[in-house]
Amino acid sequence: MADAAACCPPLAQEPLTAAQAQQVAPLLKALADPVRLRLMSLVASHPGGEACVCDLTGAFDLSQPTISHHLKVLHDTGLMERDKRGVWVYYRARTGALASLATLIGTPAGLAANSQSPLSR
Amino acid sequence: MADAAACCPPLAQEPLTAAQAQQVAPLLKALADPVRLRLMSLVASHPGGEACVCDLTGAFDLSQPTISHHLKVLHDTGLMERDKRGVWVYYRARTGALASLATLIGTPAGLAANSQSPLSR
DNA sequence: CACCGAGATAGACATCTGTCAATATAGATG
DNA sequence: CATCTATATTGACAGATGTCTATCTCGGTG
Repeated sequence: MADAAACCPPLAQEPLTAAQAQQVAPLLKALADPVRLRLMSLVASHPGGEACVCDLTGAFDLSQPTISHHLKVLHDTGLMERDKRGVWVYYRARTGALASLATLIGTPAGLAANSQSPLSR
Repeated sequence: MADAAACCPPLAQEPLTAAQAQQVAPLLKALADPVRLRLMSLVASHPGGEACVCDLTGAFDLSQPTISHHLKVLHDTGLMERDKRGVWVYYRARTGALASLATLIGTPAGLAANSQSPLSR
């Protein structure tokens, strides 16, 4: 299951079941931290859509293990892909997962009523 | 500040500043709980876009104070409006805030590059 | 005014989370 | 092989979070 948020209709369309909510909440929880939000943004907005860890640690006033921990959370929840090249590790934002999440949260009521986000698979 | 997420460009467009991330993260944190996600969905999908607390408590296997607590979190973060009518209290989803959040998280890279979600004000 | 019922608040408690220092792992290089 | 450098893992700890029980507030009603 690469894209957990793709399984649910938009919030405002019909009530989420308990099971659906339990599936989606971890994705939101992963984003719901200032450091991880910035990491996600740094990676997603980076040229090529990916960034080396070495480019990320400098942007924060935090220890290297802490950054590594946050990246792990984003990776484990399926919001980022990981790619080791030699000594360096590159992370890439899974834009499909982000798009699904966005659709779930805030489909502008009418738009994309049932289009399952082409990027999600 | 009714709509905290309206202040930031989409994640993938340019890196969030630390201040922006600290402003948006609480909104995501408010949604990042299975119970609150379902509450949001129940209210947002309810006919009229609002629901009485009395309609919500029954959907969960949780105590009334716990539901009240979660609704308070959603209200305090600006994701829901509150309206007391006689003995009953009605909550309404702030769809503008949800739409802004959605735009921030997952604008499909190109779409709505700078349109600040007409619902957000 | 006395009482009832809807919802909020307060306080307690177990669990989860973010952070760090210390250490491990694994490519690259002499 | 010895060593260096980039990341990950481990273990510890303070603070945040979700839940409950008990209690409070405030409309409505007899």
